[in-house]
Amino acid sequence: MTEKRQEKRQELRTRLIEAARDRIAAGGLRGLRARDVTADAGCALGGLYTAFADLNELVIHVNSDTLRRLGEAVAEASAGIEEPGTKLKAMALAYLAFARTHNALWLALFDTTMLADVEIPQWHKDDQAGLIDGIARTLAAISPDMDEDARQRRARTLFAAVHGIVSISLEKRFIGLSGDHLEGELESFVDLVARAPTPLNR
Amino acid sequence: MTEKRQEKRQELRTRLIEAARDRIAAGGLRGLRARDVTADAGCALGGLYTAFADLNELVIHVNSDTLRRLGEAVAEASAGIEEPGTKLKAMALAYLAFARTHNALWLALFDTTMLADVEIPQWHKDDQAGLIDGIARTLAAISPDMDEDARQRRARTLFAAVHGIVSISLEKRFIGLSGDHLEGELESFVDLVARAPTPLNR
DNA sequence: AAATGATTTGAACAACGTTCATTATCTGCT
DNA sequence: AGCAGATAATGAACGTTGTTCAAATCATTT
Repeated sequence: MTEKRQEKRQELRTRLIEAARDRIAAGGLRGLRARDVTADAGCALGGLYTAFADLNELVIHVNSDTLRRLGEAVAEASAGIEEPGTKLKAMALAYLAFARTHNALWLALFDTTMLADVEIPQWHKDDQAGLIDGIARTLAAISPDMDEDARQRRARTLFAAVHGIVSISLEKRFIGLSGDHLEGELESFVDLVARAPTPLNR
Repeated sequence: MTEKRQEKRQELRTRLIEAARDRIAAGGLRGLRARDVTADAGCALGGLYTAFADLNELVIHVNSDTLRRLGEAVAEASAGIEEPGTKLKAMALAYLAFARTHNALWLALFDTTMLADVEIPQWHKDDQAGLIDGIARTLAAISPDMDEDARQRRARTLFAAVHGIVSISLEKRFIGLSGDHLEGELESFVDLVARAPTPLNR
């Protein structure tokens, strides 16, 4: 029975990921301490390094979990909406809502400092691709004649732009749109980009 | 003569800021060490804490310097261009170029982890406002009948969206637009938003 | 039950930001 | 110029951090 070994190991990993997630959610990525996480997960300090190579690797797993939840939230909020423009707006608003509700976890997704030199595994990039594909598929309903490459580019542009608006606005250190008009601005902005002709310019 | 004191103090401050800037540019905000900075600036470790309250406060000063340089780069690249649309595109491309050339310093501007709990001083926010005002003034040439509030909002939306596109694309950890199409996509995107009717929606 | 191999443990380590008693320096007054 | 009082610079020391690794513990097989 080498199964019990694997089970125990996987159990520890998920316990650590959950503990890290809760700690990040409560105190930000900055406040994440190896000693706190291991205490919460009920293992010794060194146990973290038997389950993961690094604190960074643990954070990447938390981020992947967050990305999955974010994808689900966006998908749920826009499920059952046929009109593509309305659907895209619902997706953008769901993105904003998630960033607000799970702010620390969402911030950790884009933190550059802590994960600077780490190579991001492929399965995490796949999770990201899922988000973009959802946008691309909805765009296809608006402009069926757009070729696949252009659609992918447009989807990425739209995602990045929405992310920028949400990102700068929620950041207290930087001057962005005020909270009151944010939803409205976001909606009309998505409308504008989604309905833009193909190709965008000229 | 209490001047000599003030001079020496200010000299040390600028030496520390320059040293910190070079260190961040070379090794990222993550690689910034109090001992390295003070060694480069030619003072003792404790000297940093006579000139600044914190390493964070030093970073804020570096960031303000970076923001000023960024503003200058954008202003220079778009100076003398009368046609507002072309001007805005030039500004966006200059923003992208700056983010590429001074990547680590630009990243430090938006780093959330290191400066999480620090209150950002007003003079730094003023530097930020300058950037937005430049965009708002150019927008005024495109839509003279837009009222001031709407123009400010549009300027912030445009800045944030461009920032998002640049940000996500330059981040290797996240899937963004590929480097080849980036300039082109950015140009047509700015065109689209800048020429959008007032108000954006409906 | 004993032996063997894998895993968990937590004390120890190096590196970090920050502090503070000590030392050095400058300023204003005689 | 010389001295006293304030002011600033110094770097050893402190508390915390992520990470390591010899020792202890546990699981599996003989």
